[in-house]
Amino acid sequence: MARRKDHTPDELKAWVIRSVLEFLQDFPANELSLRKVAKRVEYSPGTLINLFGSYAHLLLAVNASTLDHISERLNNRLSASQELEPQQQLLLFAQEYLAFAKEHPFQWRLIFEHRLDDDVPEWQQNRINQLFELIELRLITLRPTSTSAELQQASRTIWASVHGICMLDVDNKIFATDNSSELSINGESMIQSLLKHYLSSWKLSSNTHTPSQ
Amino acid sequence: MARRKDHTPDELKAWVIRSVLEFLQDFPANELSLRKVAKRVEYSPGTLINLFGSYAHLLLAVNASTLDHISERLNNRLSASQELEPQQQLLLFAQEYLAFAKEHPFQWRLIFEHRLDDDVPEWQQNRINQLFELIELRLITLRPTSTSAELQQASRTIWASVHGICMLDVDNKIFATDNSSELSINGESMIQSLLKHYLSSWKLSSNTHTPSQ
DNA sequence: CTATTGTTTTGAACACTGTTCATAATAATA
DNA sequence: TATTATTATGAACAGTGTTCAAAACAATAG
Repeated sequence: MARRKDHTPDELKAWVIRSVLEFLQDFPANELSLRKVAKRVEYSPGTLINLFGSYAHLLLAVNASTLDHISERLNNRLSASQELEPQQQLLLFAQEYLAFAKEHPFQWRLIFEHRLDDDVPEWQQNRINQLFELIELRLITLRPTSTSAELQQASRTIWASVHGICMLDVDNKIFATDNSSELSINGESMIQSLLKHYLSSWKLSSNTHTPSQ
Repeated sequence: MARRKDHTPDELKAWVIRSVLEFLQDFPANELSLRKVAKRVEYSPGTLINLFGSYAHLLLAVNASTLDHISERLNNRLSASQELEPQQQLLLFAQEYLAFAKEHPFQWRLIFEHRLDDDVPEWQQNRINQLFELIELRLITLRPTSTSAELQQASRTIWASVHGICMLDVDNKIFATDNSSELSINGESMIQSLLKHYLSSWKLSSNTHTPSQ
């Protein structure tokens, strides 16, 4: 059977990804399957494998789309607040990331739960590196004397920490959040705490020695 | 068939868990299956389901065992260095956690990748709460005036951040670690950076207002 | 010591999974 | 219109977790 006239290959790819993202809005990824995706878009499982190579690569394409959405939101948030001070921008940056994670928890989780056997493709690596650059750009105005290695060190540390906080907040089941009483410690306040204390010390510290080794 | 005389139910449970942990020493959890476990311990799949309830609960029992191992290592590390200052102890604490994650990456990952549909059992929650208490105990000597809410806030923030750093270090594929050149930013240095800057600011900050809300 | 009761283990069966591939159906070209 | 490419399909395959009637053993009663 040749191409059904309703979709070109690229249209079908986009339509598949959109369908999966819609599913992940309500259900976790482990409840999805290649055959369910095929049913949703009314194509056969084999067709989707021809398109993406495998189910794993289909999910990878979904993750790429998610990363694009995240990147778009972060850029919009930042460009809409360029008059603010750098530490305020970094706070908005992290808060926007957390907001996306909480609005689309299953999409967000899939990015980190789904690993391929082979290495991550470079086009995906580039998407992630772009996010780091946005952080380093604010860090360098926060402390202009810092070296490139120090900027990388700080941006990675901050981002890994923010990411960990988001994980804790998205599934408040792993760690104990509401164990006893009082005010629940939400991700928002943890991000505030992290950036406030880390940055206030980092921007003042002199670079007497290289961070690692 | 009644009980084969080689193992009692509890012995079999322990033997199964040990076998899975051995597997996870070399291979990721997604390459394991109930049937493979059954083959390894030379029992039938149905027997293991009778024992644990389901394959998901079997993996949960494995995670409980892993958490015990982590807890044991952390307690040993801390009790062997009670003469040190609290921030030094927190550093050792985080470093030991990272060390375990890097020595047993597949065991460590399984704890957070494997989620049940229903809530986390309280006996697992208790294990995690114990780890938090160890942190809060050091934080309170670091800043005796801090309230219970502040301690919880700080311990959660620190631990979530440390956890995020470990994730980044265990699979250096997700984020870009060795993207360009120079000294690679390892988890050890990130943990040092995090604790140094966060704690140096936190222990000085006065509690003028409650952390959240 | 045999017969009965109770418990533990099993393997076949079920509904599912991702993947392969010969075949069939359509589109583009000669 | 006939031929060549391309594209979609569904059956088949090996794998998955789970169920459950039947079988095999242990413990007890007569």
